[in-house]
Amino acid sequence: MGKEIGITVKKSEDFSEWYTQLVVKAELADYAPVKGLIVLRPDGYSIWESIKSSLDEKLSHTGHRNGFLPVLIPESLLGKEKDHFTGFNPEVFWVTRSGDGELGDKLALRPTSETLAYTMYAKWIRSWRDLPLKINFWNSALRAEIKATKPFLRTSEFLWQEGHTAHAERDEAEKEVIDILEIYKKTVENELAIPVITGKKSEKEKFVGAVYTLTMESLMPDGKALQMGTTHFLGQNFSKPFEVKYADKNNVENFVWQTSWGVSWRLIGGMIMVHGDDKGLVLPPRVAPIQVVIIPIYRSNEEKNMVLEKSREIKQELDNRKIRAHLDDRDQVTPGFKFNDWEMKGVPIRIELGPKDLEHDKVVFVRRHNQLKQEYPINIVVEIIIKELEKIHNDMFSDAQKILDERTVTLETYDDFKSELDKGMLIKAPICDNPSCEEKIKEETGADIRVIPDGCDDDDSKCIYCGDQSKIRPLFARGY
RNA sequence: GGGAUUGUGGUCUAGCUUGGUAUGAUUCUGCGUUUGGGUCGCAGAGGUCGAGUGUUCGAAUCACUCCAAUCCCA
Repeated sequence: MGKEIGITVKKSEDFSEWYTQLVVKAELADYAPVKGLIVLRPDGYSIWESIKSSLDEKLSHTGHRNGFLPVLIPESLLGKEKDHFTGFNPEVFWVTRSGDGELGDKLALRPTSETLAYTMYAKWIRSWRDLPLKINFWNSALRAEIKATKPFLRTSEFLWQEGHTAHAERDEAEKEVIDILEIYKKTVENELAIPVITGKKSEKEKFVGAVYTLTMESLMPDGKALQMGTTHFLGQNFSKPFEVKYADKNNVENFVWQTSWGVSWRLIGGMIMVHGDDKGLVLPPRVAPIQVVIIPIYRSNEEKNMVLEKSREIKQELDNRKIRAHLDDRDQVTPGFKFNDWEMKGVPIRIELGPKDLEHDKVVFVRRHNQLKQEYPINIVVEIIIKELEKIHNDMFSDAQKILDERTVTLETYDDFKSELDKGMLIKAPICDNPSCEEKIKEETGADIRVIPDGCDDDDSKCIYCGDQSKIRPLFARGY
């Protein structure tokens, strides 16, 4: 009976199917009529808006401003930086017609906006006084994903922000990619309660066209790593072909030093996977569209009036304290239905209020993340809620941190590497500086270097693959 | 990139082998009943059977092409 309304598979048994069901049944997103595209529904969009406003606030403190770029990029521009073009070309959507006519220069639906942004930057930057130029763009990007699409993780169009900065000094640009990565880390930890590991990408995995890429990675419950955000030090790789130049104080022309960086709605996918359970979503309180749901319980009309009146009072008080509260006064479904419904949607706190509670001036208080059920006096419930929302966030984060720590192993042999990998572990293992070792490992196991954390130099060990003297001890995993 | 599976009212589904005008549940609307972990009754609404082409007197059913989705492996 009614089982098919909820999630029909267990997270531990069929992770992939579980994930897809959560996204659709909790009404975060739904499939669009075109392959690889999804529609973001209000609850999903609300979470994205929370992430956006948190990031916007931090970026405004660091002097970044928002702008907007068009979605079409002429082929001639996209091709100006060769590696960049070669890297992206296989997944670019092209516009070749307008109405009945063929277009002369075909147009790309932006897979990323470096080429377009820097064409504009070349016009806007003349003097050292114009630097640094730090603009962030909230938009969508399109990359043709033919196979293995998955909502939020791999779709042909995705929401993201891309920051593009230009600096007079190399050092300043290199500091920028570190600072932004720290802002990303704070956002993911403080809003989504997901612990991340930061560091560098390997040569093989860096952004095409960058000098190097910094990344933050998180481990998902199925043992795959999810790249949660990246910042790229572009050096002068783009400023030269795009002629982004400025006159310094001595009136000498120089190419600018550039960075670009982005996070996408993948963060939402990560949040679903890390925190969700067999009953549905579990939303971190700070991004939950509804933080508290009030379920009134009654039999007679008289009880209904009393319970609803008190419920509205509590709701009003929560509104006044800027807590996102919802009173579920639907009459056509029972409380039991509502419990299941809101649990599937991941609302962090549920308050039950019925005649028995009114009699004793109490409410029943249930936390979504650990199912803990308690009673509290009505007159202090708002204070409790405010405290608990904080605590729930911290609990969710430390639970996730604990799991990440437990599932990180350090080891020395390739056999161990393979067996631990199959257990879904994140592996710290030594490797030499021959790029073919990483290639081979990827070919044979599906895992690659996810992140090279600061201070992981290690020239005392043997490369896990070839046995030569190691150089570093980075983190390996299979990736999304 | 390779493989497997699937598509029938909003949702889940029977029917397909053996071609004859689509079954049940749920949802939705109305009325009543009920409400502390997925209430119940009565009445009503809702389907170009993913799309196209072919075979046929006749196609959800057979054949081919396309579209979309899911899972597994690289």
